[in-house]
Amino acid sequence: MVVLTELEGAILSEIHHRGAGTAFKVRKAFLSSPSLEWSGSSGAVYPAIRRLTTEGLIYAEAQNSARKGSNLGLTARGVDALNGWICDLDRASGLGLDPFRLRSGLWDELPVAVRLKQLAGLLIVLKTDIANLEAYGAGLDRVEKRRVDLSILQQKARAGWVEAELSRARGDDLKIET
Amino acid sequence: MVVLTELEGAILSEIHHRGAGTAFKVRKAFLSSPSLEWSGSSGAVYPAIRRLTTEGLIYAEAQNSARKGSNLGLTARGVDALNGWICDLDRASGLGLDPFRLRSGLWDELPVAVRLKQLAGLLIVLKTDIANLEAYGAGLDRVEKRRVDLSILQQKARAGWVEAELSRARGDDLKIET
DNA sequence: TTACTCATGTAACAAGTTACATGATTTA
DNA sequence: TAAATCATGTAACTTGTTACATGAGTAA
Repeated sequence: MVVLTELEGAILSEIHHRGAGTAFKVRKAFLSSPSLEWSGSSGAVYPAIRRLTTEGLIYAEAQNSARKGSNLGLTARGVDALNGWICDLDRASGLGLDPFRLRSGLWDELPVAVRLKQLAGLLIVLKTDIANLEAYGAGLDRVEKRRVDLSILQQKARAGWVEAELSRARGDDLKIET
Repeated sequence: MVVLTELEGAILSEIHHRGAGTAFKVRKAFLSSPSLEWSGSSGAVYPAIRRLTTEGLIYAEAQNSARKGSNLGLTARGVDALNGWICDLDRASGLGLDPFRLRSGLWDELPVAVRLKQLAGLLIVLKTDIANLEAYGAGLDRVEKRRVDLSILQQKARAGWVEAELSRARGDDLKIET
């Protein structure tokens, strides 16, 4: 069975489930989506698509329209590989690289005044991000909508955590002042 | 100001906040922690520490004990860089690369029977993971404890989401059968 | 003395990033 | 016709991974 990287899985699903017909459209999806964490750089996408084509997971047929750019699609093997990737339980349940979690234990070590400022700033950024995600959510296809909804859920969970930390930190602050 | 990668920030915080005295101990922390998502490979850690030392963020003094291995510590510049990294709001609030979110929109596209099986399996894996994290949580220092607590929170949020999806999928299943 | 842990490192490889180059087609 | 968009790609670089090599100290 072919094992796909996260980027390769994302590319296959963009083609298969979200109708990206060309490498360029895959790139555009990455560039514009707040939930897809790749830069959409041509230096990543084109080599990956070439790789997938060489392995027989993607086929490319010339386009008949004026616009050049080959129409991409998944072969039967490609669909199998994609399904295997989608249903990989261990990968799916992995925590991933989370910059928030990585720092969460460290904010506690900051002096109370700095900590309060940091957490307050964080809360603002998170709430702005939630608002942006909610605005972006309108008029998306199911696949991306689902991902954005989860992103919102995640940011709200973080915001709740920060609020709890903030009231704790304010408690610490009082203890020091008195 | 020096800008640190996520790995470099994690290395500096292991040395400064969690008392990792040698590169080896930093590696061990990565190898054993379920919340630090690096392999702890020597091929990543040693070059990174050399980089940080060259930039004057880490100092290394020879150890006087029998055990060889230099004692690592942060210079004043190192502490500054670490604090800058910890307080980087944009980085902290970023969603990161989340394999669960990436797939969340795709499970919906699976045939109902497969979807039910997938989600049920996912729930089991998540609950096992939560149990493991809770067991691991005992007897940790504050920094790592905090990160593990957030991991548990995250996995519980996912489990809740999966349960909601499961009941929705079971509804779809009934509609098809009847 | 055998095996384990401490300790450091390199080499080959994989896969992403930015920056640059190129050229066709479409729209203002 | 100028600017924007569609479209594809390469080159230099960064940084991570696995696998391997080496050697010292410690415990069975």
